[in-house]
Amino acid sequence: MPRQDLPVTSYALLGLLTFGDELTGYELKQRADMTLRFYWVAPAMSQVYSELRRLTEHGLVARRGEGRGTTYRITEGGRRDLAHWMRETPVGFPVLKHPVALRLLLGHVVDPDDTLAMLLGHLDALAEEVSALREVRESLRGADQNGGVFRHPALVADWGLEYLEAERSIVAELVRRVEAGE
Amino acid sequence: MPRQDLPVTSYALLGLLTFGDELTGYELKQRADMTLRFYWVAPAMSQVYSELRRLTEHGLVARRGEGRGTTYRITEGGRRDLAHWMRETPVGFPVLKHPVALRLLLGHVVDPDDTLAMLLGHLDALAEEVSALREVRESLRGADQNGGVFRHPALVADWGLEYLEAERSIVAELVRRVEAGE
DNA sequence: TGTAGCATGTAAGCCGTTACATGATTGA
DNA sequence: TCAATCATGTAACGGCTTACATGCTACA
Repeated sequence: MPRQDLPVTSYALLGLLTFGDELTGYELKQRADMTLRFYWVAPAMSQVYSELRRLTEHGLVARRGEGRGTTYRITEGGRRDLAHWMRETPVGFPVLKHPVALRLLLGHVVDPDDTLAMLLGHLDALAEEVSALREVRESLRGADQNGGVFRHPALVADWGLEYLEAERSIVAELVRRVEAGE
Repeated sequence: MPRQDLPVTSYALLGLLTFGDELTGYELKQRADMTLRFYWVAPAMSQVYSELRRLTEHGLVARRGEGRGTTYRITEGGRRDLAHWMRETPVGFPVLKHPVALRLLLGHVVDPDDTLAMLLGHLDALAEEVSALREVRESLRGADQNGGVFRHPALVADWGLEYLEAERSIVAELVRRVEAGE
């Protein structure tokens, strides 16, 4: 039985504590920036701390120490609730907030050149994102074997890389179509 | 000079009023559900009304009528501010909230069968999303020529369809990898 | 010695959702 | 006549961000 219904981000952060170590709030934020941010959110520092407080109050997480250097680890109850949440609650469909697509939709409001410049800028941004994710993926090498702790993070990182490549290819094609339509 | 900095969703709704017609709040919500929802958000009914009120107060939208059947149209100032927003404000990178990827990341917490079932469920959900978007795309046929009003919406719909197909293909591959790893 | 990163929070406020309330119109 | 849909809001609240505050540690 789960104690409480928490927002997904709570479970996401809780989940980042299931990889065998215990972290400070600051380190947890770093881990979120390396993983969650690609397909969930990069919560603000202040939110990481407030979520940790809530998770602690609910007994899903235990704190060790006081003040600077305090670390947090997941409890047995936390592990149980997390597994329950993963198995029993509806998954929901992905939500995409895509400002480039939004502005392309409204392309008739500006010059075609503006739209084109925006799409090209997006291609640059995509390239940067790819190299950031590629670094993350590389950092998992060695622990991504079948039994390895980071097998699933590696699967997700591969997913992300393919996803970004698909986006790049689609946007490149859109550039051609917009150029052709001018 | 733009009057005010508004949230993106405001401009998104404002943008839906640039297609040559004037709409009631209810109709605007329907249009958002058919277009915005695939790559931005489907704002709640109540938000559509409150955004329309705000846009009216800022003079970006003009209301015609009172009470039931009140319609809204974009003003000249609204058109100007929207174009300014599109050209001058930073676009920002897409934000993806992907509960399936999140749960795959934490796959080591549950049975492989649970993960597999989740991925298969996602493939079903994707198929439904594709057919919904395909209908939208079809409804644009005829007005999607180069000069047509719905050329850009059609471009975005095509983007969405390719995007969903890429996702389907990636998830299908993940299913194979998860099966193989059991 | 000064700056960048490490580290931990509080407070205010906006965006957006859910729940609630109300009533007209249409069609089975 | 009943239900579904059309239609328009208000109120409460939660999630999350930004801004602000504070101080330590490492290193150039």
